Amino acid sequence: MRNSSKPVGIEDVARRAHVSITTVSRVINHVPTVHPKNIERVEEAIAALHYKPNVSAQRLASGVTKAIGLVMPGYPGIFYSFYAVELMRGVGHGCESLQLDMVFHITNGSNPLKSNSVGGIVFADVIENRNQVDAALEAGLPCVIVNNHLKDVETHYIALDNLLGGRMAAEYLTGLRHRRIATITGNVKTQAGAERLEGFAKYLKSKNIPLPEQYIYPGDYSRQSARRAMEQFLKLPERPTAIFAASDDMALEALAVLAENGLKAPRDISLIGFDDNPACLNAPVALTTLHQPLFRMAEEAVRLLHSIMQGKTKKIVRKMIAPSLIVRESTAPYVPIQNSKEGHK
Amino acid sequence: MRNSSKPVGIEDVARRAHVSITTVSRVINHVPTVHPKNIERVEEAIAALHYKPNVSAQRLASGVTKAIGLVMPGYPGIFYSFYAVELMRGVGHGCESLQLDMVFHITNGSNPLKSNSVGGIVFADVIENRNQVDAALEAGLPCVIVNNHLKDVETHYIALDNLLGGRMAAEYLTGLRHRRIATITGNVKTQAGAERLEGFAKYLKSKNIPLPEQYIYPGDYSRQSARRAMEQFLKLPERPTAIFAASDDMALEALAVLAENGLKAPRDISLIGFDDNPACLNAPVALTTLHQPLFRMAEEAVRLLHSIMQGKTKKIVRKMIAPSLIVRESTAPYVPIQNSKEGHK
DNA sequence: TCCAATATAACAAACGTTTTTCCAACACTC
DNA sequence: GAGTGTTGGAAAAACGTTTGTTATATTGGA
Repeated sequence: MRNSSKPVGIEDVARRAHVSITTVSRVINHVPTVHPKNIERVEEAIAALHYKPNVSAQRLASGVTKAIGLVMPGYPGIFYSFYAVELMRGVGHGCESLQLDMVFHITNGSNPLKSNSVGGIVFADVIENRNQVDAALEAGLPCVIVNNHLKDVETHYIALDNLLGGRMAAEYLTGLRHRRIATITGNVKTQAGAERLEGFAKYLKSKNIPLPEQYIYPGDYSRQSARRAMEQFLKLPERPTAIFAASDDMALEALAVLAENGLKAPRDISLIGFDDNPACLNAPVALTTLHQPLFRMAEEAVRLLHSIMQGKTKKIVRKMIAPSLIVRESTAPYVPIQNSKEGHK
Repeated sequence: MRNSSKPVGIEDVARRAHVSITTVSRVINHVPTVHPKNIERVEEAIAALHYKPNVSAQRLASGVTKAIGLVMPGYPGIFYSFYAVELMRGVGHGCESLQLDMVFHITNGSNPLKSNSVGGIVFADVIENRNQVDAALEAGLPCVIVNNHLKDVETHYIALDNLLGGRMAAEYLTGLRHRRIATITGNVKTQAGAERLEGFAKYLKSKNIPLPEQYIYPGDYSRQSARRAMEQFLKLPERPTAIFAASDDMALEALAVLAENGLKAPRDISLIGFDDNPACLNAPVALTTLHQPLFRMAEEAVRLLHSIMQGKTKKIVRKMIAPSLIVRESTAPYVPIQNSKEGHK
């Protein structure tokens, strides 16, 4: 079945199409100055011979590499979460539409930078692999960071506007006339966690809505921390009427604690999450949340990188993406207490 | 900071080390016939000049491609599950240790095969992208399939022995003296689902333990199907004393249904899952299950592929990997009914 | 001292493209 | 009909390595 001899090369195509090698190359690279008749001939020959250009030769001759790297933190890290998956899918999709190869690299700690087989790198969720970013920049490789931004590194990024997200949560809940709003923060040592809290708190302050100390529970994205937070909130003499959890995962646990105490969202307490984690779709109460468009962000990162690689983008691009509010069932307008247990519908 | 001129090449290294280009190449490729002194010199020069070989040129000249492809089914598919993640991590780790680049490709349906930029392909969870496998084989690319096997395709695979897995579940439960054992099957249209059931049923039959129709609930890996299964089982006059769920996810739902009915595993019913899904680690009752060593399987697939690419492996390798039994809390020996509610400890 | 044998190293020819340079052919214009 | 553009194609020079072949030291034995 398989012809054991040499693979077909550009020369074979040229011979069969009765044109020169140059012309074949031009057809492949869509150079406009080729006679239509010749284009047709060449394409026929390519199809007939099952010709595939040798990528290495193309790269070597042209100096252009049609591949990008994607580096992600490995386990233990964000890798197990839906973040990773969405980001990967987005990058994959972007590469697909741009006809780029995607070489994938999982960071195990402080691994050396990969060889020069890519024309640029997308870094997803940079945390402590910033030395890798530095190395890549040093090597002259274009880099785009997605879903995170390093304050002190001079490079492009596409990041979620967590500050705005926190603010949106606060805005939405106050718009529902809630005035006693508590929050279970994410790990405030992470930028995302800190910013979500900051945006949230600042908005309340600007509206003169008090945010007492005991309404801020310093969580860490873990279920356990959400549980402790809820237990604290429920013990309070002035129970909050709404809660902003900095992740859907924590919101889910909050929902569970509520249920264990015979309470229900949104009847007793409104609850808003963050992330729009698909794993939370089958929660007992559908979660109102702030959606992170990770897929689109990743895709855009690839587009940006490609444009940089082509020299089309010169200036540093730093883009903040707004989360979007997804209103589902876990939030409702504040209803003043009626002395009875009866809830409004 | 950056020197704008040409990147350093092998020639620059040779000049600085006062040796020929050939010698430098030999040092890079660890050819043994180089004088130690020269090795040292060359390495010094490489380090001093920050020389990185041009991968494209290496590939072109040597004809060897130090990169493999990983193709995975895209969404909607297995991509969101831990399967994908474990498999990817395994492949990533294998590539790392073998110094291979890994170019990643998410299949969106019937996409054409990627260019010839890889020396071989690992297919993860092949379902209906078998035309891609065929295309790759046709193109002369070595292929290894992991976590699945296509009966009618002549290629290598590393697959989980689901038949054995089902059998192990049955063996373990009967070893605990259970005699009324039910199963919630996976989707029996998938090979895995069918085989898990088959192995399970065959073992019981061989031991003359009855497996009545109503003890086999045809699930589909979904939570809902597990719920329906449990509702059916609990209504039975002769309730099963043990249940084999073909996935941890379904087992988890079964646990929930049990709890809703005031029952508990393993006190009232023993429950064994399949997969060892890390997402189920924080279940209320730790799940006894059959572990799939996906990570190791993927790693091994890469090793195998590499060996094929080097011409070291000629014959077709088809390997079945045994799952391993992980005993946790959800199973216990069968205790004859005592007329009272008191359970044994 | 000379020769054979054995380590090392150098030369030069691939590897399969892209791309620059140059030339021919053709169509205009005056 | 000569001059001037314009268009399309051919020849050949890169691109940065690897590698088969040939040359040069170096060593040991006679």
